[in-house]
Order: sequence, then structure tokens, then C-alpha cells
Amino acid sequence: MPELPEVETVVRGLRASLPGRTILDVRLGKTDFIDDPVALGERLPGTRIRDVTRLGKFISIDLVPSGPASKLVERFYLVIHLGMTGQLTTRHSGDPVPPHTHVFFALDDGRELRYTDIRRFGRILLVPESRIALFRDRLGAEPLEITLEEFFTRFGSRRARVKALLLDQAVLRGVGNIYADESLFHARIHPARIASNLTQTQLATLHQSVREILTTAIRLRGSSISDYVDSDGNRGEFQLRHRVYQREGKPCVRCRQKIRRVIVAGRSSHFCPRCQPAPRPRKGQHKVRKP
DNA sequence: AGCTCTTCCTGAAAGC
DNA sequence: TGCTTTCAGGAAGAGC
Repeated sequence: MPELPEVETVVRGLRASLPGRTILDVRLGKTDFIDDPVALGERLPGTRIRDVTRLGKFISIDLVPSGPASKLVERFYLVIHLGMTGQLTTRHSGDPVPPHTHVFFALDDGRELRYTDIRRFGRILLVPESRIALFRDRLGAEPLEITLEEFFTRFGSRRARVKALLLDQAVLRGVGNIYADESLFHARIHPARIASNLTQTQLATLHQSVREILTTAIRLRGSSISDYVDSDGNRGEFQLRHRVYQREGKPCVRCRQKIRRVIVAGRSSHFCPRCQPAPRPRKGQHKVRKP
């Protein structure tokens, strides 16, 4: 499923060939995952693609209206979330169309930008220039940019489980289930630990682990489990480096203990019970709250 | 505040 | 074999 490294890989691919292109036409299949399909069909034709960027797990395509009235028309962004099975690819318009392809953007160079999504958990929306800052601010910090100090603030003060916070897009934008589990293993922190109970050293380690895991995953062009492919339809390779994710019952690469899977924050969470010690079981309120 | 449950959807895998 | 059931999961919303 696409998380930050996968989305970053797609964005890099699109950024290499889309800027400068004009969208000539929009064709739509199923539209239940599109905020305003009518607006999509009416406003995109004739716009020029200025840039493609990433906001957490969102792909943002910066569009400039063209034509005589373009100076009067507000710029806007085509914002796409790939959900679990979304694929955004560029193809020549005559290329075979895979099943579940629901959006086609015809470009002025004979290619099409296509959106394919088996489960349609993705989203497509248009965000006007005037609201893009608000959209961005509702998301949390970029995991590759957040400072240690801000990381302390966002995690150290929270009594939620650390895994839940890693997955919370309003805390960190872009980390999903795979990279949360891999980062926690790397940092040797159990997913069910309460964030505010972690030491400064543990939080600092986690901050660095998230960065390292994501950076390595981007270098390997993401993890292809499920349906993920990049903008050219190629798979990533980071799934070959997974240490815990989907390795339940297999030996830990560090200590050979069997990897376990539990549900934390409603998600499958994979961890090594020896390397990532469980939080102390707390039934009665033995613990004294910090003043 | 933070947790659990539900909803969306399809295909793979498990169950019978 | 073939049909039916279960499950997975990102995000949002409800309810506790």
C-alpha cells in the first residue's frame, strides 16, 4: 500500500515528465472516490501542469489555467491520495487499459495520465490556491523534515500508543503501517508503548529510525506488496528489506526470536518480543502519575 | 484525550 | 471442485 516512500517515488517519476504538459481532456469511469467529478471534467481541460509535489501521502499536481482569461482564474491543485490500491501512471493513449482504471487525463504529447484503483479507497479532489495552505496545515509534520525538538513535542506529550501516533497523519504525514512497524523495530520500541512514557533517548532513536527507514525505502523505490507500482508501472524493492512487516512467525533478524503480530491502533502490528519489550502490564493504578 | 467499532471496496485465502 | 465466508486496510466518523 502506498505510503510516503511509494508516493515520493511516484511523484519523482511524474515530476520528470509532466511539468509543462497541458491537459487536453478528462475521461471518467466510476467517480465515487472523486470529490467533485463535474468540476474535474470542466476545469481541467486546457490547464497546464506546473509542478508535481508530495504532501504526506498526497500527490499534488499544480495546475495553471491557460487561455485569454487565465490571469483572472485562480490556480488550483489536483490532489490525489492513492488509498490502498491506487496507481497513477503515464501511458501512451493507445496502451492497453488495465481493469479498474477510472480516470484518464489526456495530455498534449500523446500520453495519458491514468488513475487505476481496485478498491477505490483513494481520493481525488481539487484544492484552490487559496485553500492549499489550510489543507497542508491540517496535516502533521513531514517525517523527513521534522526536527528532534518538534518530534519531542509531538510525541513526548501524548499518552497514546506510539504506533497510533506514528499512523496519525495529523502528527506525522506519510507514515503508514509498514514504515511504522519497521521504524519501531529499528528503534527497538514496542508498538503499544505509551509515547509519553518513552525516554528522551528512545524518542530520539525513533526520530532517527523513521528518517533512516523512509530514506532507505525511497532509495529502493518503495515496497511493492499488494498493488503498488510507480508512475511507469514498475515495482519497488523495499519489501525485500522488511524486518518485521508481514513476517509473523519468522525469526527476528537480530535475535532469531519469532516475530509476533498483535492489533494495535486497529492495525496489524509486527514486532520482535525480545528486541521490543512490551510495556509493563498495568491493571490497577499502581503507577503514580507525574505531577 | 484516546480507544473501539463501523463504513467504504475488491480479491485472495480460508472454510466447508 | 466449487461455493461461501472472512479478512486486509487508510481514513473518517460515531459513540464511549
